[in-house]
Amino acid sequence: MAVSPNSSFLELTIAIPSFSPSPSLPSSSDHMVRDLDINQTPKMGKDREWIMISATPHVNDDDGNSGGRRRKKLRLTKDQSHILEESFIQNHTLTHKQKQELATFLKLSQRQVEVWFQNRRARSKLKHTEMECEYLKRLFGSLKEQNRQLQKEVEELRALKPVSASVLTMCPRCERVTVAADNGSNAVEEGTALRSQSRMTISSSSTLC
DNA sequence: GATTTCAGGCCCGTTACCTCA
DNA sequence: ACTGAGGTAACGGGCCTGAAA
Repeated sequence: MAVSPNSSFLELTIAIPSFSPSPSLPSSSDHMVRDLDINQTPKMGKDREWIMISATPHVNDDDGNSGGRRRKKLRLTKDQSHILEESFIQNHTLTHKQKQELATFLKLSQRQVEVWFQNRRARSKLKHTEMECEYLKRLFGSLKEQNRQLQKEVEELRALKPVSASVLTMCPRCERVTVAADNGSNAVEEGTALRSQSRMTISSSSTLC
């Protein structure tokens, strides 16, 4: 797909079955871009080959609806979508020149190419946000489970020695959970399993053992 | 140099159209 | 045949930025 030798962007070569642009671009792609009568029912093959209804969007003027807003929806062909997608992979934004060349090559208006890229960026961002959301959900789940385990462990420790949780501290040096005993000496409890899962400080007032 | 104006581009939310189950 | 959901092209408005006055 060497559209213009001067453009690094359009030096991109794409091998697409049934798509072979000649150096004199536009005429070679007549098979994929067709202007149809808007009143005809668009034919959609099983492979979802999209058909361009109108390359130049305009207010409908022959259906008695010129006063109202009735868009003519452009349907991109598979090849057009593919090329736009490849361009997007190369660069998420286009320079004016790239946009112009791409528009000419695809027989679309620059505005249409621009809109496609805007929508594509939006879809990309949405997908990213969804992925991030999924990740945070999983993280929340695992933290909840971790919290449950820690609660359980605290309960076990309490059962082992009936002391208030407020006197449990973790030594920052050896990372062992300690119980500040009433007589002043620190008794070290078994907190190894707990610490292996989390470096959580049970009490905010950590002391060295 | 600072301010204002304007054009162009992008993002965002929304609408309208289209297909499919 | 009808309908609702989902995908996406297109629109309009707001914001930002750089250039010109």
